[in-house]
Amino acid sequence: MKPATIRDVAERAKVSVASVSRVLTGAGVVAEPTRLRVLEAVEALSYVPHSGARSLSTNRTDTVGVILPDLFGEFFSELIRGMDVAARAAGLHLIVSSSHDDASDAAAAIRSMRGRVDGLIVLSPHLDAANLAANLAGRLPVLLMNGGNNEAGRPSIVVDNIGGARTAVEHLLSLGHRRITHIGGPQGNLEARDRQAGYAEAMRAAGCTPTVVAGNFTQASGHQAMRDLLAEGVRPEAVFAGNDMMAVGALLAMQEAGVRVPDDVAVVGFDDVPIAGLVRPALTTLRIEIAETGRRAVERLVTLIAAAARPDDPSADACEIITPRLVVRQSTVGERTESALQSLSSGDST
Amino acid sequence: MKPATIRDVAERAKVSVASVSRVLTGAGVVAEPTRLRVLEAVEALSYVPHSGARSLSTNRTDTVGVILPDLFGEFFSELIRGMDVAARAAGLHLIVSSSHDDASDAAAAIRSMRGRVDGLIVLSPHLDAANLAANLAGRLPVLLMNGGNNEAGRPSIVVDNIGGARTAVEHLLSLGHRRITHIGGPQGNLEARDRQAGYAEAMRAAGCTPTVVAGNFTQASGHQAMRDLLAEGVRPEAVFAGNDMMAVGALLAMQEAGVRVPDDVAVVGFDDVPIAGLVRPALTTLRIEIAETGRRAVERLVTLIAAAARPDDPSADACEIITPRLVVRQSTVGERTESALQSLSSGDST
DNA sequence: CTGTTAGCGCCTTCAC
DNA sequence: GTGAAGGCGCTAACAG
Repeated sequence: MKPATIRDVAERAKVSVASVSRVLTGAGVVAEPTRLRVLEAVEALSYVPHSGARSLSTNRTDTVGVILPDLFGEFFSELIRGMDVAARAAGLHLIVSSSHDDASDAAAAIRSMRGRVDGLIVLSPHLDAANLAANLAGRLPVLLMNGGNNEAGRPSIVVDNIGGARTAVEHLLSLGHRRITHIGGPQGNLEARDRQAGYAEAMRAAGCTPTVVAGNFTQASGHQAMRDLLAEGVRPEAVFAGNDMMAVGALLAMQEAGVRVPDDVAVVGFDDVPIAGLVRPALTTLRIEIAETGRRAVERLVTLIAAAARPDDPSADACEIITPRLVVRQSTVGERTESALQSLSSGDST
Repeated sequence: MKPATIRDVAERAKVSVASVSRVLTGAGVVAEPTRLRVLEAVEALSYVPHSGARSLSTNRTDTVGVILPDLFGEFFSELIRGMDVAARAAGLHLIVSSSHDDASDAAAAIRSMRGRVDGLIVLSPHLDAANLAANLAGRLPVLLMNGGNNEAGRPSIVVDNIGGARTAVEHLLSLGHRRITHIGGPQGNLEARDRQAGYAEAMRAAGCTPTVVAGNFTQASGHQAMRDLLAEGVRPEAVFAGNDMMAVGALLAMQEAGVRVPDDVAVVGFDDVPIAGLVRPALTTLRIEIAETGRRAVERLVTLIAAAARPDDPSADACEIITPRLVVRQSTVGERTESALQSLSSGDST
């Protein structure tokens, strides 16, 4: 009735549990006859090792945890997809924990991971969540992806949101636009804050006045923001949205209002989620290789875990910076030829 | 240096480990003074219980596993999102394991879950993967979502793909279309098979000849299929794609070829992934409340786990069937008023 | 090569 | 109310 244990297998094979363990883990040497007897018993009892128990002995879980603010939207889906690929490649399991709105919520999630994972990837683009995460984890290796740019010294991967936003604005300026409105992300979100900062900076540098309307990274909020804007009779020359989903929302709002993109208003997003290339007009945006970044995050974490195992800490505490790349599509340049787009988008984005 | 154990806490609080355990789990009664001493020690040592060790004792992991196939599009993202919500609500962790191309691959994943999870949700729309999953899991509660409609008797949730496909075809027929081409899903995929079967059945019932071209559920394959079709000079009156992503691909292919949707060709998808409503023309499709289905799956699994704990198996082995609902959008009816769409889409879909 | 024996960190009867 | 001791299933020395 109950699942077989290693002891059952040992009994049936007339060997000790140690030998069974040796056969199963591959560690140590076992004579061929006994090996076969063990395997036979395993088969007969359809025995499967209890990974929980093994973890307790080995002090390894072969599992990494991912703490996310929210599982909503294409961005996180893509990220997890990339992580999953890397985890699988490294023989690791992935345990995801999302919907952590505030820091204390995330804190609880981090605690509950103790004894369950070998390391943690923490995405919490909230102010102050960073130290919190790093402290709470105890001696657990943690890779931060909290969007704050002040995490140098901690193992982390951050996107250059300020630079990316600047690039977006410069692209629009280069097309001759001056009245560029920004649809901002949610309050207290570090990524949103930086993107807005980069936008404002670039605008002022060009002698333009920054204009920001509020959003919260959802498609609906972008839609709403744009509708409000148009209803007020405001008609910017261009819109730079804090992320792609809001840009898509804005796109639809303009479509409904009969505003043509990019002829009447140009639009730029941020992230390059899969949908960005599928809407029409296709969205000009700042590409983050999302899945690739997720993959990289797991790889980094694996390194951290390996380092933590040995005392000689080689300290891979680098803060890796991802530079978003401008991808020019129809929402800013209209119907150009494929090759024209190519040459534009392949230009250096700094 | 090393994380504190329950023993350390006991020592510091001058009590036995039993009392510490009682305080932390809430089980049993403890005198207030000792309780406070324990809590003080916990705080001082910043002790966090080791969930792995606890699992070994209690025989519960408070974690559920999800086995997914290779396709990681919007569909699965949405599904996981729903599962995550439900898991969180139930105080469970979620461990995802994806990219399982073939059955034997999935089998390995299932084995490795033993001792790690309390139950499993298995999505493997491969032929024969069902029994495999059910058997391999041992006494682990398993909820099947493998798309096969022959899983009655096992706890499962399946979509009525045949009925949904029939509805799609009938919708197109009702609009006067007769030459309806189907873009099929990947070989050996049960959902794809059933959708194609429903399509063929409905076509024949109407005296039309089924025409099927191959796809694999990706946007690119839909794009390719449609391009090939147009290149061959074939111009159906309507296209029913096996899922939304392929429908979107077809949409773009037609756009590129100057074919107007729905005036020249009407298009219907399947799933109603988030993007379906965001492309233009918006996609008519068969809605599966994806996230809701994920939520429901976890709920079902929780019930199964609870049932397995007690000997009196109330056998909730029902096979729950999800009926897709037709959502009419512009890709089949063009620019109608919102209210007109409403009344159309709210009609019974059988 | 193989068996014996401690633990891993925690929960949980059972006496006190 | 509290403590002592056994055990969850497995691995990892250490002896033979």
